[in-house]
Amino acid sequence: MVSLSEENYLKAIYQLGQQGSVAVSTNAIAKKIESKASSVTDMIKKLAEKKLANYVKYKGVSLTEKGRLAAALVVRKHRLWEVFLVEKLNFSWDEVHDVAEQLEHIKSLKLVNQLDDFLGNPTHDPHGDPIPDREGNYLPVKSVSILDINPGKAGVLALVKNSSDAFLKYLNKNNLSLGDSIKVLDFEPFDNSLTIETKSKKMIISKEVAQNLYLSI
Amino acid sequence: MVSLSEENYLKAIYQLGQQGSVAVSTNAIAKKIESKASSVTDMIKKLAEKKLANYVKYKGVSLTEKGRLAAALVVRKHRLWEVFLVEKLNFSWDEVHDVAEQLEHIKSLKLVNQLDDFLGNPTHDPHGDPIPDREGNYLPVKSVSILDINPGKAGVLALVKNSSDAFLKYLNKNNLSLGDSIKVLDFEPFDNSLTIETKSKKMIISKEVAQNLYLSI
DNA sequence: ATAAAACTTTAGCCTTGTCTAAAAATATTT
DNA sequence: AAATATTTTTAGACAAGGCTAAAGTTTTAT
Repeated sequence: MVSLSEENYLKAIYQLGQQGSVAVSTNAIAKKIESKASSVTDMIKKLAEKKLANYVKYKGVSLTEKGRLAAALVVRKHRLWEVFLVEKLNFSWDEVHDVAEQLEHIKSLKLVNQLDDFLGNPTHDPHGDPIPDREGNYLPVKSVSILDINPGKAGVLALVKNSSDAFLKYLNKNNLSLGDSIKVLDFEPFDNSLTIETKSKKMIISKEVAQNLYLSI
Repeated sequence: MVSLSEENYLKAIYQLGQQGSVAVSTNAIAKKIESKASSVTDMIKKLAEKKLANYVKYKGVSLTEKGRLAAALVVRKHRLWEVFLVEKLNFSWDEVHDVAEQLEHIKSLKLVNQLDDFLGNPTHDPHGDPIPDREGNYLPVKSVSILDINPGKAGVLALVKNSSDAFLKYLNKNNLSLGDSIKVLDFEPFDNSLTIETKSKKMIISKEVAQNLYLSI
């Protein structure tokens, strides 16, 4: 049985090392989970004892296959619930995160899989992140950072890397949603800002914003 | 902020004293929640400190208005989730309890109320129990125990008092569902058993079964 | 009206998960 | 290659919630 707290650590390790396959540092986990390094050390020892993680003192932690699967299930649940909240309960994409953070810990395989079917087996959540299947696998997202697109070219907004309230509200304010076509008009080397054209207007986006936008082309 | 554990105690007190208005004994709570009397004493002290309960040493505990509302919200969530599981995710009524027991603790008023709307504002859960509204109120169920029905009379199965797996599986096996018409044919004083006629057959039900069946007439 | 039984509370201990402060190990500079 | 800085671990404390055993209170039976 894996506890709520253990699930949160598994998810953090999974997301910091690409799907848990790369060793992750104690401090990185502490930062992600908003806890202290000493708490992280305690917990990863416990995960290692349970054969959910590989841990070498001072050298970081990675997930075992068992741990990777458990983490993928948590991510799967989180993203399916986000789809449910947006599609069925009329939440907007900036309201779903905190609730999904709770719902991801509900334990019932039947629930997850029935929910998946009920939603029509979606492949991506409302922020464009891929939803792992029952085996914990998903196709890699093949979108590219808007910073890597040559001026003059266009693409479709496929993924926002940052799901914070503040960022999503910024996108709402500027009438930008997943699936929108975006054309890159100009790149300004001085501050790495971009001039883009959206469905509603031309606008300048800062480096901080651009870093979080990924397009499929 | 009320914790998961506190919510479970509030719910128990709410359900043991009719909607929390009657004082409930320590032992009754311990039995209901499957814990020890000493743990209950600790917790009701805490609830009293938080102004969620009225507690007099050795005299039992009842809910304050604040506590009653908090408890009604937990019950509301539990029953709405049960409807969701049965109506939308194809769970059968004997599979919903454990999952609803987890889902009832998810904190988001928006979630509960949107779910309520999504389900079409149901008034009863899959076992016939009433669903409290946003203010924590519900109409009293006006069904009567099948033991109080005179032989020869019929009614519609409106409520099953026991939601245990074993009992619901018994009903499934005998093809009995909420909404079914049931006619009482005979009462046997020796063991308080009943002969009834259902949509599929005549059968004898024991006192233990009869005590849990309520009909609307 | 007591004695016995049943119930409730208290005291002290345990586990989980978190924290701070100090010690140990590793990385980075000079 | 030493000295310094950073990161990680250890040691010890704490809060929440639960338990057992013992003591105190109320109820029931004689």
